[in-house]
Amino acid sequence: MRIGELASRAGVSVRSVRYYEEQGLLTSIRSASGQRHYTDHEVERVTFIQRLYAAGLSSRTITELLPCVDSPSEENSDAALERMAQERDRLSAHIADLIRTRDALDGLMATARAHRERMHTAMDDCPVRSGSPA
Amino acid sequence: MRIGELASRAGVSVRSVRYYEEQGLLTSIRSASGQRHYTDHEVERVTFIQRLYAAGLSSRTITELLPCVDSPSEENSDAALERMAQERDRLSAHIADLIRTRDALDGLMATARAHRERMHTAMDDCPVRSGSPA
DNA sequence: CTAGAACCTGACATTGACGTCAGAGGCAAG
DNA sequence: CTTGCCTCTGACGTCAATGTCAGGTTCTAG
Repeated sequence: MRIGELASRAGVSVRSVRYYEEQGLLTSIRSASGQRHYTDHEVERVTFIQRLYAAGLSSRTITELLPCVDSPSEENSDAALERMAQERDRLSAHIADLIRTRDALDGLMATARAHRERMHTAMDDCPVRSGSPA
Repeated sequence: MRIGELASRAGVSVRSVRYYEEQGLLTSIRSASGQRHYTDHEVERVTFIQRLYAAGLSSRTITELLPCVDSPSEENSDAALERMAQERDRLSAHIADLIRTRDALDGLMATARAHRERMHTAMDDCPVRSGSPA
């Protein structure tokens, strides 16, 4: 398939696909006229790249890890493995942080709802409201 | 306290604190000479702002939610509550996505480790390695 | 063959949360 | 008073992933 189809299948822009290639995250087979061609396999790869981006990894980091995905028996797998463990830990910490934030949001929402309840049941015990009826 | 102390206590840069004020996320009391002064309460607020930033909320979204934190009985709490629920859902989805990514990383690491095991126990069944001893 | 869609390279624009610098003023200690 | 640190405003720089535009080539349907 050509770049347009790959992009739409993976749910990214054509520009992004070219960018991934520029960053060394993706390779393409060029036709005689210079157009990029891809196989179905590349769709997975692009979505996986997107996944890693969403996880906060940079292009450089992804570049370091993808060779390990391509051929897991490479000699660099040791370093890559360490790198992956490191990113995994960072990701875990980030997830924990987000969960704490979500809990904080839940707390705020509970407070807001409680206030709203009080407004409905006893409007007059709210000093802000009771002072300005008009 | 002045801006430097607030920044260091909250673990952010002085620049960031000024930026938050510029975005309407934070207010300060100005001395006669124009210097910003804060109370201990602002430290919490800045750290909470940081938390929301880390959760992927934009300044604009935070601006919409913070009034609800300041005075939960405001009339805008209804809209804010809806907004918070919306952001909470987005956050939950993001967390789920990150967990899937972490699982994918775990899978990759397991594969890499398995390959390494095989390399250690039966070096000669790896065609790449066996072809270039020197 | 020809119109239009899809592709190419290359380069500049954008966005958001800051970094950083310049130039000027404020403030406590010696 | 002055030395040194903190603060002020304002403005430009950064970074990373993408958008977007220009000018040209290639493919495909009619």
